[in-house]
Amino acid sequence: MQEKYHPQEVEQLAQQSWQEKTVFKASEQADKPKFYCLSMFPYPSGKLHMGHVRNYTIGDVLSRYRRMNGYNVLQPMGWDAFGLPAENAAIQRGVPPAQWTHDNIAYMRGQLQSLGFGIDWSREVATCHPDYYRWNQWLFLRMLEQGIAYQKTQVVNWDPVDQTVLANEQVIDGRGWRTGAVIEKREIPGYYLAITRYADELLADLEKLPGWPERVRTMQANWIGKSHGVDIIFPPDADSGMPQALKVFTTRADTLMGTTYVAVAAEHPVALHAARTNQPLAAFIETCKQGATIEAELATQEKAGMATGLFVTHPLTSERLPVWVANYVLMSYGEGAVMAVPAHDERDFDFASRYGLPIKAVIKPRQGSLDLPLGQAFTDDGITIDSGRFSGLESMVAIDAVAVALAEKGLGEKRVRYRLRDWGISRQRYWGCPIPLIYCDQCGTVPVPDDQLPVVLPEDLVPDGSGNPLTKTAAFYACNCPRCGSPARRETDTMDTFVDSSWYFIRYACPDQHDAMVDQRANYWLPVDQYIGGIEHAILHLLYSRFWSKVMRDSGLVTFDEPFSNLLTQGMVLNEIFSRKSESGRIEYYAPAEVDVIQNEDGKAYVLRADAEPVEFGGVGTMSKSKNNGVDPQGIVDQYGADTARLFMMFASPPTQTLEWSDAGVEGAFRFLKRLWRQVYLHVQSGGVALDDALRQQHVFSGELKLLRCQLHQTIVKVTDDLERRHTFNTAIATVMELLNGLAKLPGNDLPSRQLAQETLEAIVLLLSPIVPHICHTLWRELRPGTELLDQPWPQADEQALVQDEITLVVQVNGKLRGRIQIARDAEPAAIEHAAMTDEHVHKIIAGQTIKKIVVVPGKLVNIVI
RNA sequence: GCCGGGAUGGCGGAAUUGGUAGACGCACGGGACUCAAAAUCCCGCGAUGGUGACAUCAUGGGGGUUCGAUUCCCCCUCCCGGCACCA
Repeated sequence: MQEKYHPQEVEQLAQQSWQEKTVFKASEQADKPKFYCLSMFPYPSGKLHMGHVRNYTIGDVLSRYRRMNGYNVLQPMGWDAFGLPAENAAIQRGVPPAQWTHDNIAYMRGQLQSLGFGIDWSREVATCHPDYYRWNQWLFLRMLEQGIAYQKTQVVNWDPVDQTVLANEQVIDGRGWRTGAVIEKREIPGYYLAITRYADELLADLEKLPGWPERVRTMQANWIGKSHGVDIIFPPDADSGMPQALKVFTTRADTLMGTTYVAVAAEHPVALHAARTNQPLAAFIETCKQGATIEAELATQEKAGMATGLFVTHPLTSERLPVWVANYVLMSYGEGAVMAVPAHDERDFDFASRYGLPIKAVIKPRQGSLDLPLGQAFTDDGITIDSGRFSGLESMVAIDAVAVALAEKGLGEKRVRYRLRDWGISRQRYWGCPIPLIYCDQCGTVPVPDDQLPVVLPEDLVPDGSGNPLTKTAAFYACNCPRCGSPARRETDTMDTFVDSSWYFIRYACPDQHDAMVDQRANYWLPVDQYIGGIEHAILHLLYSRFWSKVMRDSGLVTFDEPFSNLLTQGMVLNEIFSRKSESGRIEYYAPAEVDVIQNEDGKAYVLRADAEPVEFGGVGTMSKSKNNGVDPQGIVDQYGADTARLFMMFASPPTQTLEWSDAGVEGAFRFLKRLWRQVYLHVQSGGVALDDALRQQHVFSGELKLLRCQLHQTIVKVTDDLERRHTFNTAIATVMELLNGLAKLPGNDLPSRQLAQETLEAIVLLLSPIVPHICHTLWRELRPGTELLDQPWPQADEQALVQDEITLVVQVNGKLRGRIQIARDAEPAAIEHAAMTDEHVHKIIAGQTIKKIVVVPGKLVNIVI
């Protein structure tokens, strides 16, 4: 055995050994329980960043742990290979997105392999391969047949200069990121998937997911946003020229009598109708069309509106109510119109205050009364007031009473609505999966027949920033109608990349199946036993995947209801963000490693090292390609090895916690591995002890040895719990560090000591092996020549070693720590109290005081209250 | 704005079910080894007061429940994630 730890050598040998034995190639086996451990596949952005290392190390630790516990483990990997960054790279470098993507995949695959993850590479999937995306197309056509896929208009960001649709990310402060032009909202046709058909099941089945974090289930439930309310019809006031009734949805029908106006979205037909004869209103609606489509922006923009001059009548009182256009009303929720009750809704209150609209209070708190006039909206429920025959009712009762009254007049009914909207999947972009449709002048929209799938995306186009190059490529779009044979045009929109990522984990079960989307192997491996990925995917990706799986189930392709049984949401790895606005108005991002901090008269400032010019500090945020703040792990791997990189990442914090990047501590992780190596080296040099189970039981250790052996077996219990239940790898590592520290202090070199050292080192190597597999692979061969670590089971604690005769109890006086007592494990409460009171230090404090109460917590503490 | 989460020494974090606040590690200081440096090993390390034993304070801020609160409840501040075309 070498005296020094050389990670590169150790890692190369270990990886070679695993590869030769194809130990991570998974197959369906009936004799073992299966464990499908899935990490979210990466976007091939160029190189790995620390978030990837964190994600995939967690997955590998759990995979290797399960493997040692006798599971048939599948850990696959693939590439979320379609998307916007490839097009941006293409624009910048003039290289086709396909080439850039394939190069990145090759490089990143090498990086993943060098980190020693136990991945079954034979199942690798890339979503940009026709073998994969043909099944997106195939299932889309099935959804079209079932009416789950359908066409309607969608609102997009339109850059009037580049004449192109922009992603939300490409709109900065309401302007196009390349042109600086003010962005307009534009309505164009697109395809939708009716996820709302599954809203109830998606909500209800969250109950079937106890292995998901509570917060993710809460977020999904809130996103689906099931609410019980009342649809209310406000009949038109014909005299004002109002062309139609307005339907609104409200969860607060108890406030109906406080309605003082009705507000509609700028895109609402009534708004457009009024604008035809109202020039200022038309202009206002035009300004509403500017700015981004992002909900966050709509919700924070200053409230603005304009009266249409039209009126509706109150459905119960027949009072005339003005109809306003308001920018805070969303066309995408409900009917695009709301009844405004300024007294009891914050947004309505702000709006009414700004435009001098009446505020009428109709709810008071159950205790006390309202201070009128209201300084702010009273949004709680309570008791109705000033509401005619509905006055004096509990909110809940009032809602029912109002609903009944409306129903009698045919002007309303109870209704359940969802916040969830159908999933728009059309993208006016090149680097994505083509939507398999053909437009024919004679036959209309014609699905591409199954035997003509896949519609293959040409891989040699280079986008130039002015829209989707497919629309300019006749070789792609020109075709003949499959029905009538006349010349026709192919759909040039591609699918949202969330489609690609909604079922890749099912394809891993059978990536070599060329005749079907999936086969029976999917029902062997799925559902995923452990899914690991960033918390940023808590809603969209996970909800779309759940929906897509249910559609596949209902199409008879798979048998499971939910795709992911257990979910571990990794915290984000954050890093500083630095940027600078170029002369053209484009924002350039700079890597934090290229930025220096300087002190000037205003305090801290940041400059780019290359040109010493200032850059703007944009706070901290997720490591990403677009913010150019990712940290490549390669530097650490090259200098210290993969095991140090893995150990450091796992030791830095619990996996679910957000982590601000710092490499302080990498050195410490490396130092620990060197100490471990040295301890094994010294032990083996002094003559290792072959330890069989019989020998292990023979020695009755005493004194220090007994304590250390107790610590050893406590460590096994704790590490097992930390890995399996708690997923707190940082505390598992800390506990093993303590054990190694304890072992290092063991002075003797007699046989019992050497035996205990052997037992301890073997256990440490096994316990750490999921986290730092390479060094453990080598150390195991030294400790147990002729055997392989990967054949070893997970260590089991010896119950007898855990038993201690005496325990330490803490003694508090009035909740403050005042002493400690050593006492027999099974001492009676009276004996414990006596020992506590007679403790020298405690006695001094309680002498002469009246004792009010003594609290004894068995095994933990005694609290004397004086 | 709405939904979800977070805040503990100089730093990352620990305290698992309301029971010893600061495990483990980093940084730092001191010492040993060395011609010297690196590496390694040993010791110290929340703040204040005290020679010391020890005492008091301290888990983002304010209040509450409890024998006892980092942990539970209420209010507030700041930070992070998501908000449907970044992935």
